[in-house]
Amino acid sequence: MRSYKEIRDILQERITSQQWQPGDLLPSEQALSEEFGCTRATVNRAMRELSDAGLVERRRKAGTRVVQPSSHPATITIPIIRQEIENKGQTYKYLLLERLEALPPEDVRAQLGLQQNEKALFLKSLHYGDGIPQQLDVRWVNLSAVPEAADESFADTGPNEWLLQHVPHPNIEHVFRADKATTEEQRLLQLQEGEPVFVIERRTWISGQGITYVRLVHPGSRFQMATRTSAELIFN
Amino acid sequence: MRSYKEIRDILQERITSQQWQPGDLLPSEQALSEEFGCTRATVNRAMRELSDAGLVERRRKAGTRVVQPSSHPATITIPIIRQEIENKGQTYKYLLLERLEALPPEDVRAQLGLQQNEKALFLKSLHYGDGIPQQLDVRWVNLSAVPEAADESFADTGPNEWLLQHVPHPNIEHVFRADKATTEEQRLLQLQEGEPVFVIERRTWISGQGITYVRLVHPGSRFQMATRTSAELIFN
DNA sequence: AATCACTTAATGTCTATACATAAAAATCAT
DNA sequence: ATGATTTTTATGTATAGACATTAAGTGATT
Repeated sequence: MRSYKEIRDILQERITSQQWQPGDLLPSEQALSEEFGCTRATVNRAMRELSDAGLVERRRKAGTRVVQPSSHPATITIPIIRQEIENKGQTYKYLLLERLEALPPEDVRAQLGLQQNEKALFLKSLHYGDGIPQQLDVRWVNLSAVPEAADESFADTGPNEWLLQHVPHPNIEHVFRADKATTEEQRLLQLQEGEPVFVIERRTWISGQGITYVRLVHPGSRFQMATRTSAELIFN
Repeated sequence: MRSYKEIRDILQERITSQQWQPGDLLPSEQALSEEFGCTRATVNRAMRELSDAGLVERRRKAGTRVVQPSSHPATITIPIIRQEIENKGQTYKYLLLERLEALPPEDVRAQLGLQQNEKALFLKSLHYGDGIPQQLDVRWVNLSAVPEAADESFADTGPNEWLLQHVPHPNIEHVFRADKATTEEQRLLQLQEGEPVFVIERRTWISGQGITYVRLVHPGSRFQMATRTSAELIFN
């Protein structure tokens, strides 16, 4: 008598060992429940997890097939810069450069869903690790969505951390890009002429209402993002 | 009588609407099963999915709590360049630049787990969209892990696509970086002096044995990667 | 050959119930 | 008080059985 985890791992092993190849049909839940001496519900759970993990595809009546691996889905965790810096054992320093309420440029206005002539909060800040600038945070915050932000100085707490604690971010969109540093970025991040920067743009919103639009700029020479997917580690 | 999906969505709504805030304890499965008029198994499934999605944390006896959002986990799909180009409606062209068996540099040798003096397959190729170079693919392939690769010319099929179809890749590691283009990359990708490039490094292996080590180089001006996480769309 | 309706097989979901397991909370002995 | 032990409780997993849903397959009909 086997648990759903054992069954799931056995099936996974048969797939990664190519005993069952991409496109192959797996035995039905019925058949497997007989093989493993358990009920169909147990096999169902095992196969559902394999399906969640993207190893197989299931369709009623058609059965369960090994997926043809095509792309490389990966989960990345966009770091919170303070944690990132402290994890490296460096001293973290935060500096607010600018804080003002102003009319955002047209594209930002559209993304935040603001009225014509509606002001938003503009914040520019720098994050240092061991005294070296690691991230420039340039952002617009929708004050209709987060009115409390108007009373916050952001002198001590970075806007990212503050917002995470004060507003739910159900919807997030990220764009990653390699850019050439602008003159201002070059100066603030203490970069050489023409050095590349790794840019993360983030847009968050809740039920159609934009919360924030950020541009996180990192020196290309001091930043990288990584992912790791191990089939052996998909499940705990 | 409600389905587990309805229950899951109701609970999710209570979380994102902040009716239940981060750190709050949810009612027990028992209590919820009474509220919704179903069995505990149904509530269990609903809450398990919320937990899988990272909205709540569950611990035996301690109960289920709303997670304190801290980082920004996101799932990205590293595109297969041909699909990416064809999706944009551009004409795809593939060009093999180099193919030879040689001794890899020390760091690659270590990553692939090769013997001293063991040769590996070196491939350099370019991918075009509408005649403009979009990706430079420089890679080492472990011939012990993929002996069939020795007989493949790679004249027509890109190494990425070929490998995906011929070898399982249970373990994948990616690194994303913004770099300054080398002289060769500048020439091959038809870049301006000092233009930034978006680099993806990928390492794949199976049961300790390295399969391939790739460096995918993209013109910063013609490439970006994006993610989108919508709480409303976590479940289908 | 294309289209329709019917059958059927596989997954999807639910109920009712039971026992397992982890860990918080309470109790007891020192 | 403090440490060890027991109790309790919420989640974790499993069973047996039922009905729902989807879509592949089949065969009859145009």
